[in-house]
Amino acid sequence: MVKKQRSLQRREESLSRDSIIEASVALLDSGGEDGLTFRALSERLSTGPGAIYWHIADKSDLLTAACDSVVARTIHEIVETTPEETIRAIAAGLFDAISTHPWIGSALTSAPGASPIVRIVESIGQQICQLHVPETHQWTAAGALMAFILGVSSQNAANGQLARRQNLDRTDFLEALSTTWSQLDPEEYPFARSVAGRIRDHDDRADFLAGIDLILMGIESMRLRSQA
Amino acid sequence: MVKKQRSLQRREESLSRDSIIEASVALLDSGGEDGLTFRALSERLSTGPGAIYWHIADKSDLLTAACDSVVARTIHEIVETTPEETIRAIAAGLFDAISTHPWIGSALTSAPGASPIVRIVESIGQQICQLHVPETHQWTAAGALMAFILGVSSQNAANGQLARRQNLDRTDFLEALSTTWSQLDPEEYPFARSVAGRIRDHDDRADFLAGIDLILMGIESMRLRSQA
DNA sequence: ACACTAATGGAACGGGATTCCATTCCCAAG
DNA sequence: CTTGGGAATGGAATCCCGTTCCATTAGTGT
Repeated sequence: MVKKQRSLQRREESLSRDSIIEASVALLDSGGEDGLTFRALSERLSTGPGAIYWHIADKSDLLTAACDSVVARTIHEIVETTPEETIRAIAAGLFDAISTHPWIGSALTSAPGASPIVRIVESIGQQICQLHVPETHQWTAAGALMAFILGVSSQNAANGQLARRQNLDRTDFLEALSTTWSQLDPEEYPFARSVAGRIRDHDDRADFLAGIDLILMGIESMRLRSQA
Repeated sequence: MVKKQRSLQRREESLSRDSIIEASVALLDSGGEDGLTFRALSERLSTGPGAIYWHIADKSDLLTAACDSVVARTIHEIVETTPEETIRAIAAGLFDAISTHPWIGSALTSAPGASPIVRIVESIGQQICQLHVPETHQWTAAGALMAFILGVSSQNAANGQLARRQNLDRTDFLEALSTTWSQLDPEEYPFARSVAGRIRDHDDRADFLAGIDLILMGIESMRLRSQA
């Protein structure tokens, strides 16, 4: 089943792992997670499902690979400046990538420790090092940042998909959510009611970056504390 | 399709939404996300799939309901002390609940704005209020905490499931991950290599709670800053 | 030219969610 | 006590998915 190394292409327009992944990303982007099926894929590549299995282990392999190709591209585009700024750029880049390709969110959570995750840990970790976080706390800091970035971005992407399923745009969706929350039982849900209004016209991306700053502040005070 | 209100039970051992949800939770707990199928469910309830659809809209409805029942129970068990301590308790409670019922993680991300999420936002938000966070920042703080809690817990649960699929216990799994990371290219992945050792015997739960403290510290400095 | 293997592609299988519908059950009106 | 009708049931049937199987093809070293 493992593909042997081969220096020469066999047919001109042959199937290849890369071309399959490229087509998968296109299908995922246009049709969401359900858009990627081996039937749709084989039709798009004008071949049969069997041929695809020669190059790919199974669907989860395919999903991880598609994910990795997008994550790699995203991280590669980051330009490095100060550590804090670079972390913000990584965060924003991933947030935007997951907004554009909502399927990445769920793909990442079902591929722990795999290639895309390592890329992300690495790019964040390098900045953490430059922030002079003591070695014993580096993993905590990097892990917290990564979890937060993936958690919020995925949640945000899921929101967008839910809205799309109901044929609403973002504004209408938030409007509906805000209305629902404001009609909750005041006894049981005072907080949800009180923030309902703010939900309506908040900016997810800005909130997300505010959260990143919150964590960066926390890392800073942790660093100061451990130096003392 | 909507079930009309009925004050009287029709048959003694009849199907009910609650009994279906209870059975679903049992199936999910014993067999993971794939354990819940309408076939298995109808067999366990000794009925047909059609009967279930009378009480439940579709599978996502079922999953959200199962999720809600566990989340509600978890949050109900929290005993309120100081705001910080209560937030830690909520966080730990959800972390543990998601560890025990790994399927909750993915169920939550695919049900944004729905009942279980509202419960969580509410319980966290009430504590945020008591921390005297200015109203304009309450949503940022509560949202960041929730995203972090769900993000890390889900990731952790996903790790556990991956390990289980490979028939490894947690230690062996971390061992394998650590080894893989330590063999990465030193040029490209210096950070992942350097933390590989620490991964081996780290405590996910402790790291998680450390991350919560990180965010709480951040919230504190935000509060101080906005007061000045 | 031959044989051998990498690669292909389409048919078939098992199992999932969901729908459909004939049937059963219970209450309430006559 | 009968009976009409809606609530509820359960099993068969549908449609689509991932995956496997296998006969066939296309290049390549001999």
